[in-house]
Amino acid sequence: MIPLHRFQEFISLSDAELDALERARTHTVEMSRRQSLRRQGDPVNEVYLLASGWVASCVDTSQGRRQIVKIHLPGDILGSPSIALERAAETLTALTPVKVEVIPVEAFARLFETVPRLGFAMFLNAQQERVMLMDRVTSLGQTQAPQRLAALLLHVHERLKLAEPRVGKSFELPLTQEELAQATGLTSVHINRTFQELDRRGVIKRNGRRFTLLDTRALRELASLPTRELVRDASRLIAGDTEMQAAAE
Amino acid sequence: MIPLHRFQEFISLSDAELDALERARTHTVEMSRRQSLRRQGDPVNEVYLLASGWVASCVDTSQGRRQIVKIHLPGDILGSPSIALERAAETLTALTPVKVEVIPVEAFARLFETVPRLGFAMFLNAQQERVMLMDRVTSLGQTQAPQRLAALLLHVHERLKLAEPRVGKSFELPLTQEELAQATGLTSVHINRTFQELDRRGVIKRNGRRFTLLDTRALRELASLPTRELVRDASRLIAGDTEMQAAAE
DNA sequence: CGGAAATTTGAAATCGCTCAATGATAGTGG
DNA sequence: CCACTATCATTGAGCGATTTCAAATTTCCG
Repeated sequence: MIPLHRFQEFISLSDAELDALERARTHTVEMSRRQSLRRQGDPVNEVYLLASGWVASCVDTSQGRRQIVKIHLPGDILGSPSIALERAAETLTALTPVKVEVIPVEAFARLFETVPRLGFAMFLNAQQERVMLMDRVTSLGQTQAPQRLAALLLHVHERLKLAEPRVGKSFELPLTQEELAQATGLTSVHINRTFQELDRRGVIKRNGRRFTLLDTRALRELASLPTRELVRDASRLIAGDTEMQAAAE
Repeated sequence: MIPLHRFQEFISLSDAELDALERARTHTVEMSRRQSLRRQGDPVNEVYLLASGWVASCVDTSQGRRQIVKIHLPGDILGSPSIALERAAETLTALTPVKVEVIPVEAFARLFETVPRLGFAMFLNAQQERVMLMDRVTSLGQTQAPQRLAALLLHVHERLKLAEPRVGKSFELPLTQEELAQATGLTSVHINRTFQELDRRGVIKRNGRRFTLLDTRALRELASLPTRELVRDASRLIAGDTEMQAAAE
């Protein structure tokens, strides 16, 4: 029921290890679009596991502008960047109706001691998130509107395919143009014009918020970011299955 | 000799735990400015601990543009974002002459099992890096040149003070304006003009590559990013000292 | 069906870029 | 120690991408 695939992208975990994660969760929360799970500046007592729906991590500036730093899909851990902060770094806002599993930070931290391999899996996960952020920084810093939009569409599509391999070239993107603007560092007006340009170039087709990637190759070239290939199996990095007690020492 | 303060920002580690980290390292490498420790696309066999000097993490686009995604100071772990990738995500280039400790990824990964508290410390470290990247994304996406430059100066100054508390309002920034441009997503020409504007406004003073932050408050307000307060002590999150064996179970 | 939210369009203003040239600085070898 | 060279910083002018502001249309939802 709870999507746990994100933890096993690199190393496969035993049922006992996955169980420990499920036991750390205390309850489930449901929210509708636009509601915030937690606001920037709030105390950090929990992290969250996104069970269903989409969530945005947002950073607000003192000028009243908002940056969407990450679009979360089911299976993502939410809120963990703030775990070492006194007050939450990001606001977590639902982009669609969502279901979220709540995990107290203490229980979360304990997993590192009781289930070290899960800890390592979460470490790898965090590093992967860093790479995505690095690519985001590069996209914002070094490329123009069409490139940024291409990169965002490809990125979301890529991640959707990971969770549901049968997703084709077409998918629903439940963000307004205003939200896409907040994610790409552009204005909604310019997002709109850039979509029309991508339409005209024939690389995408739009129908409301449903997008069809007509020419993925061209999009990838346009985005001009390197493609990242995840290690298929990081087991070589860490001792097998559940016998880590033996390996320790 | 090796700066280990970055690992103890949140939880204090025993000598045994810190020792384990030192034992993971195989050798030391020295490089001069402009040399690369590792290129984007290289196989990922090692991570690095920066012993002295400054290093830039760079992401190159297929258009031949380069984004500096992180400016590393002594004590930083270098290259860890790529640990879950087949090929390195970033190029690591020396900004000054540097000394680097080399740690094979296998030895690094093993630390999570043999020294879980150190693993947790590195996890917290990774989350902290994510927050910095999120702020970077926000800076690039939502603010203009003077703000971005202010944010960068404050950020570097802040981190310098962590390592050496006796650093005053003045510090050396060993980056060319071209490199600052690559870090802020601007051009070197515009960096130059923006520095002059900040000079004129009286918030900074420049002398070659030495910068004096004349009005930190104004700079902070200009940067318009939230200030992040680290937890003083994350020990509440994880079992005390070295007796994690007892706590596990 | 009606109203709010979202998308689309137009025109003018602005920020930052490009290109190109000039000055300054630092390192190097004679 | 100086001339030489390369790199870096600075300046000017014109151009282009994106923003801003404002209004018109369309879509969504109750």
